[in-house]
Amino acid sequence: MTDPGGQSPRERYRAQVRMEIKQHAWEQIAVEGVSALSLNAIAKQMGMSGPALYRYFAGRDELITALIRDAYRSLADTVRASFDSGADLAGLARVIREWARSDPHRYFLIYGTPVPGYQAPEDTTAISFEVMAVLLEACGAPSMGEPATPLDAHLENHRQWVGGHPAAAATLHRALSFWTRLHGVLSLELAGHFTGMEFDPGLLIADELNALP
Amino acid sequence: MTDPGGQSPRERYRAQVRMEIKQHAWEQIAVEGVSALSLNAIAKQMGMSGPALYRYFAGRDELITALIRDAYRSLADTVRASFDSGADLAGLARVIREWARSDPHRYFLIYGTPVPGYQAPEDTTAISFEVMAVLLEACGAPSMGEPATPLDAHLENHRQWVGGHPAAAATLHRALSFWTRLHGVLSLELAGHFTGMEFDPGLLIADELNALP
DNA sequence: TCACTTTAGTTATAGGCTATAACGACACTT
DNA sequence: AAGTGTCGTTATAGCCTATAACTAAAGTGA
Repeated sequence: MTDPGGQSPRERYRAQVRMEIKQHAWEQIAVEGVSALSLNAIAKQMGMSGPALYRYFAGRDELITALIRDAYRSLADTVRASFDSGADLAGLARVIREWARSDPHRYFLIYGTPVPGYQAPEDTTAISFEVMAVLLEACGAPSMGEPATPLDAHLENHRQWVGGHPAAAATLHRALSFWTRLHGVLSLELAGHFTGMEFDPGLLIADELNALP
Repeated sequence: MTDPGGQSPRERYRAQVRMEIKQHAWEQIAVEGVSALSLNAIAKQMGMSGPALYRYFAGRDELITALIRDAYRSLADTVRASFDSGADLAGLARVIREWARSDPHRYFLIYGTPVPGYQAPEDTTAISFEVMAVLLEACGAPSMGEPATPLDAHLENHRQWVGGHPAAAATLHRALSFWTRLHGVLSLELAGHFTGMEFDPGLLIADELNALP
């Protein structure tokens, strides 16, 4: 161990190449989607031949997993930064929507069709909880009271929810509604299910969030 | 033209084999998802060798397109039948959710991550309008009045919306909210994004639809 | 009935992909 | 300077989609 910080020149180079591979992967995904992601094509773009990439990623699945992790990380950081800058729920929705529209395939990598065999690793679920934690903070109960619906009563029993995050049932409910309503409109918008019916999804989102419980 | 009805024994056989191919395709999709769908594997299962399938489908894409069409058809029929049997919005939501949960990959084939190059053919969009038409009927304005939000005002200008379906802005708004809220919860549920946080998505859907505009 | 045409299947082949194995060449260590 | 580990290579196996060329059978019409 010449390097106590875990940053030997070798490791530095390794990390650099991994980054570069992911870079090309993202470009490929942005154009053709994740299903068309090809290790071979990436290798060719980088001027090296096929199997070399297996020194850096155990296989296609591991590369995709890394991309998913980065996507989660990017979303969590974006949401956190926006909230810390004083954004309210409407502001968060706007930021998330822009994040998604700037690279729809990245959004679908997280919230799109799940891969059958795929099991999300521990840390990515942890990152997704980061997002939820921000939502819970942003949903800090403005309308507190006793459980109004069966769901509220149900949620009272699940307060340990987000990694022990203590939140009132009403706050949980509010955060859930925010998340699912935004995703409902956004995913359909990104998938092109609104094309033909000419209306502005942004207005629908605004209404949906205005009517939050 | 020996057969005026377009049902020569040859065509009958053709249709039969096409059905059988799609049958195997569905089984394969239900297990491994659409990304793992393999013409070769289907051919092997049917006891014939690879390229034979190209007599029946021009390629993988055309097969998938046919599957998407059938999925839309199934959803539209299910929704229509349920509504005609007297179901209200809550009932429709229940039926749609059951339809989706009975075969999640079929749901994602319609509402999941879009294939980059894929352009939905005319008739599938027509079928999706069938679904929307039922929703509009089911949303028949219980709370009528003048436009309350910018979206309502916006929708007033787009009444020609669903193939000339004349609907009040409030009805459109209601149908949109129903659709996007249901999809928001349902797609996240099917994708497994609620696992870990133990709560019943059905209760959330109920609340979301109770609070419809 | 017999030739003609259409169709359904076959095998062969090209070219793509993931992934592993075996091997050469360099760099880093001691 | 010798040893060791790492990065890259080529070769190969085994999938896949898709096309081409061919065979056999079924339908078609005089």
